[in-house]
Amino acid sequence: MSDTYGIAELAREFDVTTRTIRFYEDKGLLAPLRKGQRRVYAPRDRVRLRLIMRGKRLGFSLEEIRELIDLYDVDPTEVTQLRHFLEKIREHKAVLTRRQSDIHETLNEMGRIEAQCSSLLSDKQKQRAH
Amino acid sequence: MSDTYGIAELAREFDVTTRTIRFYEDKGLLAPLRKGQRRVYAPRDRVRLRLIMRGKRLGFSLEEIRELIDLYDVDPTEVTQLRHFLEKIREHKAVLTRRQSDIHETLNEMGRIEAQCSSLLSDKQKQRAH
DNA sequence: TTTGACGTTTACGTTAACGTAAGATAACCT
DNA sequence: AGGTTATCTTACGTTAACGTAAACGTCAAA
Repeated sequence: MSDTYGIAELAREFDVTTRTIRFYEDKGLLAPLRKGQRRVYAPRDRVRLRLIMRGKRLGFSLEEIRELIDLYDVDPTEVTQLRHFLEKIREHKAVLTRRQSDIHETLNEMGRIEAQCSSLLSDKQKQRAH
Repeated sequence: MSDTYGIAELAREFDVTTRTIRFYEDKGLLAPLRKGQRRVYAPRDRVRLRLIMRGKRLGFSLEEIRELIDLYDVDPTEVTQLRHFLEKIREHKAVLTRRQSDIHETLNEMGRIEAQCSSLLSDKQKQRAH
């Protein structure tokens, strides 16, 4: 009932190895509780792992991902932190926006090429019909 | 007038080192002509380099980028190649579409956090006004 | 003619992100 | 008690994507 997960359980869910999960902890991306020697993961850790995976799909390095994740845990009383934080977030937003237009361009080109190619293919098939 | 570039010229334009450009050649991503021993880059090579950089921003590996670039040079007479090619393109499109929604999600979250954070900051500043 | 500015090959070094293996511990099953 | 299974720590290995350095070639300007 305590709503926790073992390391293998998380590994299965996110399709990574336990080594990977421990590695992320080593790099400061996760900090599960311990029950004796064993790691015990709370829902919060699971959310973090989900964010890590998304960050990886976006092509960020683990270091960058750590930065991103830490943005979710900023102390809202420290003004200096808040400023720094806003700056960071704007940087990341800029990168992502850039990446977004890269994707648009690429998808457009691919669409064109795909159309061109499949029309070529159907031509060939009409020829074979004779 | 021959519309060609030296390696350093390209390196400056794309903000990479010459080592990097030679490395890409080594990996089969570029194949410039030679004038004696010297590499001579044509506009086509420049386009390829641009595609490489975009691929990198999208978080693809050089191997994947090579696959992507090769899609632009497929022989339109080989039916088997065309099929294989269509498959590849659809794979890549799927990945990019996935990535696109990842970016959307992330940008949304960041927008929320940013708003929240900057309203906090302006509160603080009103307080200091007293 | 020598001195740069630019280019070449060859090869060892480095960092990130894990893989893999060894050996110890601890809980659970039979 | 003995065996299986899951977990732990420690540590060396591996791959991608370059960095860095040595040692050499070449061509035009001073």
